[in-house]
Amino acid sequence: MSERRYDPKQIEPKWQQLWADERTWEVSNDPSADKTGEPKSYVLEMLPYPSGEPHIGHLKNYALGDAIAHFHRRTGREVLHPMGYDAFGLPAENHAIRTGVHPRKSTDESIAAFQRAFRSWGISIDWSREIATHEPSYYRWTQWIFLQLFRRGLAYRKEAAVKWCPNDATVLANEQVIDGRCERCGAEVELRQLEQWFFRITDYAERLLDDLDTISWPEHVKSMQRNWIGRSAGAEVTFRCEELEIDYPVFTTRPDTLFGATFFVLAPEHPDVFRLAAGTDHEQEVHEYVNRTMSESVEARGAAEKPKTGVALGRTVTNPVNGEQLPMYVADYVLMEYGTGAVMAVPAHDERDYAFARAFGLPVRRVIGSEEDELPYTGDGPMVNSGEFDGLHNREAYEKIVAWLDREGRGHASINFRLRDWLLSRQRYWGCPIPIVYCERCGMLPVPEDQLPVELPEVEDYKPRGKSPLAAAEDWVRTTCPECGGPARRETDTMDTFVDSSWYFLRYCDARNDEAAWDRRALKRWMPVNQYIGGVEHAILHLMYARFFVKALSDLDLLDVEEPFQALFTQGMILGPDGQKMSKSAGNVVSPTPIVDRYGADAARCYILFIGPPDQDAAWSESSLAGVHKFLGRLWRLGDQLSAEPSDAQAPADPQGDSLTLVRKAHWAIEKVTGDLAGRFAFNTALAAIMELVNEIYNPARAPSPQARRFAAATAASLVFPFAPHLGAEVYELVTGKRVWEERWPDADPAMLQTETFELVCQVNGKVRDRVTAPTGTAREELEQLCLGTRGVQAHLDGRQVAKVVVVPDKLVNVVVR
RNA sequence: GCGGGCGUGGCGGAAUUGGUAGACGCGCCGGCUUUAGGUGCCGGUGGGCUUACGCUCGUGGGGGUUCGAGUCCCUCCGCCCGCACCA
Repeated sequence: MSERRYDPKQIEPKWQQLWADERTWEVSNDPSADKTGEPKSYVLEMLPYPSGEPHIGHLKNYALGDAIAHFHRRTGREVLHPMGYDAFGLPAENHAIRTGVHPRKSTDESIAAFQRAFRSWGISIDWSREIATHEPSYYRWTQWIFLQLFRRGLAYRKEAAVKWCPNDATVLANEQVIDGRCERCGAEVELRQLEQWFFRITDYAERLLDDLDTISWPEHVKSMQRNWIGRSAGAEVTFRCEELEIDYPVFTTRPDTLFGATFFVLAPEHPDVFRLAAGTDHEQEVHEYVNRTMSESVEARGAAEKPKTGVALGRTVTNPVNGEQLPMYVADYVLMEYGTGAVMAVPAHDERDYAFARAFGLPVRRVIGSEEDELPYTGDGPMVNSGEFDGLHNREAYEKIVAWLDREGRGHASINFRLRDWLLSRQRYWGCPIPIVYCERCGMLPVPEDQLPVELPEVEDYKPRGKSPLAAAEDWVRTTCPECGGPARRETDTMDTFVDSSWYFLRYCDARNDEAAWDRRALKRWMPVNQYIGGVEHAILHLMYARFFVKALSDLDLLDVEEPFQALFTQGMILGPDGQKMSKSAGNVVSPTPIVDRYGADAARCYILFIGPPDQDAAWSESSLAGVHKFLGRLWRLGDQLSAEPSDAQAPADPQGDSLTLVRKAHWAIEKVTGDLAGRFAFNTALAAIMELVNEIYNPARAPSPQARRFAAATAASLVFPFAPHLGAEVYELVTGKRVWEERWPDADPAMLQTETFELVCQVNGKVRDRVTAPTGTAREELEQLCLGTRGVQAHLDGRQVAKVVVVPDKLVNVVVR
């Protein structure tokens, strides 16, 4: 019972302390610190939102990033690997409303829990750059960036129909509304006409779309972003209401169907609806319809199979191509926020228009021919009922009609985007104040930069009451005009927390700068992020906003990159042991703390990486974790056995027999792990290779020399270090007396990857019939003879005629018989 | 409906370029060590047939290309994710 055992509790705190004391993972902004000539590397995991204790998903995220960071360091790169906290946000504020505890207090407590966890997990963080977005030293610069965008007209205020969450009592960005419900609380979202702050992200739609081609992101994330940006090519065509002398431009992707337009529809929110209906027989009906629509929830209105409703306006517009008078309608299937809020309806060639025409008995006129008679028909074909364009293919007519519209001044080619401007103001307390003041005399003014930060005031009541809780801080709201010195009032809305997280990766580059948001040279050194890692739930919101910020800041000549995240990796979720998403209500939550306590951080980290491809979801399994722990214990015992006389653990000069086999296995593992880390995120197979190496060291059938064993054990420790840093450091030190993180990543010796012999696979008609050992590099003819001579092959030739022999050198021979 | 992805043992998964399907781990079976073991170690483990040598089937179904297909092509089925009245 005296044999010593692998005890992470002994090992892990020791190394954590050493790395903290020596500030091992700090890096300098001075490029001359780069000694190897390798390019820098910026490895970043999405910053956590500090709420309660870290969960198992955090462990996965940071274990992944840490493995990459360590690998990059060991291959000679200077690696920036920082950490911070996305500290503003609704959960802390809602908690404050419930309990009266200041959100700063609960947030800071959670941050402390995250700090303890990161340290106990042994994540290699440059702590000198730690930030939290709720600290004035950070949000001062969030406000500064807001002002830069404001000056350029990229932040603006306007009244619009906006999404309002009645539960959180705040407006939401379009991106925060999921299926008509609030992303945070699930309440049905309402539309309200309010004046709000926006960022002009739509100015960047084209670039946000095009530049997706320049970055290494998962295809599904790019596709989600493309979808969200929603670019459509078409034409803008002007229809005129002669009675009121108003022009109504519409956007259409099918100008070729213009002759088929039989009516015209406005969105209920269209500002002209009441004016058009005024004085007609339909006035009353229109008012009722619009009011009813507006009171409907966003979800109900957007329901997929909803029957078409609408009301005639009693007016007409003129079709520019043929002068026909088209009746005008108001209908809720037309959306104010897309295009111009008005559409020309071509029921013969559009499913929605067709449904509406059927419901209202409107004419349907085919203008594109097709083989079947069925309408609506949305495909291509020859033009009919289209005057001078009859007979042309519709694609050709498309161009000709657009050209005609252009000449006549009735329209032009146009591109439309689904993307809306980013609504950034929130009527909530726990966020970054918007640095704007309103003066009765001078109007809306930015807070002068030397007065930043505008600090968040203390309030007694966090509860939102339809306006920001900040409005209650009267002393804070009342201020003086920076222009005239007269009385002025502060903006009381705060910013969406996505603003805070849209630039934090820039701040890490120069986190302690008190003079500026950053020194441009620091950004030049570190940006862009080489590898970004996080959950796919941020595929649209955060990742789109951050891209927009970087592009806007680049246009303001404040930085030198066009894209923040060169490569992105989206990790899968860890599911509960039942294969379901972890949740308190399901009672299947696995907390990392007791796991780390029982098995150690190294085992927990390795298990999460070993469980399967990291981009896939995986169910938690404690017995598999125990298996990984056993593997680490075996490796540790090797170190323990070999620790009597630590030495260089050089590979033996000329190994033979079992020693050669083991040394080769070590080189094979180096090659495998290096490839898995460098070329792809194949941590599971990398760990499997290290397990194979350790199994080979223990193989009872072989007797390698002590030197070969020592070399193999040191190699295993070196390779396992990115995944299990404490154990890797411990075993490497036991065997060699050296610090593994100061050692260059091992190189596989190509000579050792070759073997003198190989197992020749002998096939007949593609089926394996025998195997035989042959010297590597044997000539094709000899291999053929060797194969034909085997018993298994002979048995299956059975006198039949050999039609062909396929030889793959050093691999297999396939004999084709008839 | 549109877009992205997936389907391999009892389970998680491996097979990177078309070349030995099932690496590695869990679980299970057997053995050794131990006073004892929820420990450690060793061996076995896709299905069927066979005393054995072996044979045969096998990567969601069907078809195709190829000397050879988990991998490529066509088609069908099932599942997951995102968007969805976007004119």
